[in-house]
Amino acid sequence: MNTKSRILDSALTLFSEKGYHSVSVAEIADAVGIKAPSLYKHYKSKRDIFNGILSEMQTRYEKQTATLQMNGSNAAVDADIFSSVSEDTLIQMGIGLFTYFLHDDYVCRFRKMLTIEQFHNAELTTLYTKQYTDDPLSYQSRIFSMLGTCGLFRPANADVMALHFYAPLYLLLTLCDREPAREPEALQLLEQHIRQFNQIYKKENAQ
Amino acid sequence: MNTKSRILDSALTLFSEKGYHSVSVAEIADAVGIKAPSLYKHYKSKRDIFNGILSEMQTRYEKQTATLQMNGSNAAVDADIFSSVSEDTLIQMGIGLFTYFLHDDYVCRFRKMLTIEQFHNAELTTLYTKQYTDDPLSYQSRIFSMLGTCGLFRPANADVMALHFYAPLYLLLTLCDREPAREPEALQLLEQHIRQFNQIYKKENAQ
DNA sequence: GTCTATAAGAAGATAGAC
DNA sequence: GTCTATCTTCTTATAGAC
Repeated sequence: MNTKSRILDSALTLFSEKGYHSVSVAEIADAVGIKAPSLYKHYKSKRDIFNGILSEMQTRYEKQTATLQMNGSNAAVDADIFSSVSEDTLIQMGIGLFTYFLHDDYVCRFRKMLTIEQFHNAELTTLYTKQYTDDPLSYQSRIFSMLGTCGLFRPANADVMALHFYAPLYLLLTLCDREPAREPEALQLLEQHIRQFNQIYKKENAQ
Repeated sequence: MNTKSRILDSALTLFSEKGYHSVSVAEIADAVGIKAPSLYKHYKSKRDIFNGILSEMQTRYEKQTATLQMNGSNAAVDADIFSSVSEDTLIQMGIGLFTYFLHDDYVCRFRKMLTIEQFHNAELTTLYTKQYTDDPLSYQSRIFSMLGTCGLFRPANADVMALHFYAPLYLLLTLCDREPAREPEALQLLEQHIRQFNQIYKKENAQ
């Protein structure tokens, strides 16, 4: 990895733990293994490093959702996928989303930074809401709406179902961001949650 | 309100929006209407102001939960209260908790500060988890456990029920902290959530 | 592209007058 | 208890040698 990327990476780590203002340029440089003034050959200011992180995250997120949305939004509603939605599939879907959010190094650090800076920076306010509220909810809502149409799930308000499915995942995610040691406990609760969710909403004859 | 309290109040407002490090002592003094050096007659350092906020919040929280827990933990399980749990009561309970968390000026600003500082300060990590994860979940779990024992609700894992009930409330709360303009939308979704929760878990004959 | 030296300013905190 | 003046340290950023 070149120096320019390493600066971005080290800065993100530091910003995500201590917040933008609590991190000095010297600290970033130190983490990279260079002196502070050298850093200005790659970025014209501290804010410029921050913007670099932001724009890289935007790119990554768009790429990631482009892949995800395909499964849920257009005509490619693969009947084979959804008709075979078993309890285990649903659990896998939830755990998969959860562990991706929690363990992807870049996603995780960026989420922490978003969390820390969300009230301070209007752009990050919007971004946080989009990435961790609106997008997951509308994605889940679309899925449950389809599953309802297919007759696999009881007819119910898909938005509320999405909230029921996603909100526990969100709460446990924020818990593990704070206290990583509690991940096993969170995973167990998550699995129980999805199992119970499935029992509640799934039509008996559909199982 | 005396100057010492006004300093605490102004500091909390600023810390909750920008974070501890992004706020200067001069800024706090300015908000109070005095000069920075005058502030040091009331607190010996910037950190001392922060600690003052923390200890006041601890006091308030303990007072608040002492009131709440009484309804849920001991022998004073008032059968009259719980036997009359209707859908409207449940909605009132959820909306009440939600609007208290969201509109109590001190609670709201302190939660924002917790949110911002949660990764930076070990004490606040613990405090956040306690106040917005463990305490509400165990409180709700105890209530649903009782309601199950009473035969009013279907037998189900009370911890998961608590998660189902509280997590959407938590997600919508963090949304409104970021974007207060979305409160009406959040309240509507919250009410739909509780209504559906009630339909799912409540025994038909108990209604 | 990295370094040392350094400027320019902001920040936390103190001294001492009133 | 509040002020002005000041100290010290930290921080962002630039200049210029190598």
